Amino acid sequence: MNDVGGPGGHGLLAGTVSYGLKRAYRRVIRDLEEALRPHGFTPPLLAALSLVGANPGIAPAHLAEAMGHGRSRAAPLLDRLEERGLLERRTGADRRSLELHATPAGLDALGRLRPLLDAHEGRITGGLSAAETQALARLLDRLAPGQ
Amino acid sequence: MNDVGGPGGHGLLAGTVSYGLKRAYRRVIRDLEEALRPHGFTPPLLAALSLVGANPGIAPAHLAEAMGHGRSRAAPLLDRLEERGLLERRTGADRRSLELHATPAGLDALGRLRPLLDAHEGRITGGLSAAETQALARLLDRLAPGQ
DNA sequence: TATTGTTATACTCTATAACTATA
DNA sequence: TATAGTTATAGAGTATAACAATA
Repeated sequence: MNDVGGPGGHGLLAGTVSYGLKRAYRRVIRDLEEALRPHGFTPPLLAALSLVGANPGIAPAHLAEAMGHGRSRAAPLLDRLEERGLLERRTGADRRSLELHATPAGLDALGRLRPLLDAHEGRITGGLSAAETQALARLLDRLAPGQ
Repeated sequence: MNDVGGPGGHGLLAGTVSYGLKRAYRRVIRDLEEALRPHGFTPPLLAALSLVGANPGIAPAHLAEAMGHGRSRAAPLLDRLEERGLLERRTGADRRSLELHATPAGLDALGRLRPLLDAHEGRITGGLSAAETQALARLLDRLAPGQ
């Protein structure tokens, strides 16, 4: 029983959920980046547009919170989406806050990306049965609930 | 059946393994960063030292490969570990390549960090039973096998 | 005084290419 | 010429703090 794990292993980190998550995430994020690149999207850009599409009128601060980061991260993402005509910032009743809306072009982009995301998900879960995939999705959701 | 998902949801990304992985990973990496910060470690620094500890004599290129990135990422990590006396670079028979070894101080640091990592893993998997945790670890390993 | 959005800043992670020294 | 390690560079993601406008 070696403190740092056997030769050839990953030492302290071997076999942990934490490290398994890290390695699986790296594989996923790279596959998704490659799939989105030809379409001019990055994973955060897609996540932002998808969230706005599903939550019309959402405020930037709420969007940032749903994406799991601070307010200041939203602005440059929204700039890029608005420049491309995929999203609008509208001023609401409280003139401090904004209401975000996907434009028809934005909704159209989401529709066109959908099969691409299905294919991505298929590559990720290709080694698992449907039951295993569902079990994994549920376990992951319990690891990072709410939000 | 809405193309972008129902109101309040995450749109295209809702319920996918890919997105669940992203959110779970973010929770994990932040918890680990906070746990390691008081001890002067970051997750990549710990992963590198742990790998060298478990694989004495490993070369930087092999270490980088095991960590899932390119050769050039190893050097600054090794610099920081060597400066702190946790690791040594020794020249091998082929004088182009190096053999990496954890120093006694490095092995000691790994030993001291172990309970901290166990606590981290416990926080991550706290909501799961032992059987669920093991099932999750196995499913994750099948998502990013080998390496 | 508190809140919203934004800007500025800095740091880390990451990828690519170029450089050196060895083989 | 090929390989190993390093350096330089650039870009993306992230966090914090500070700012202007509004409440």
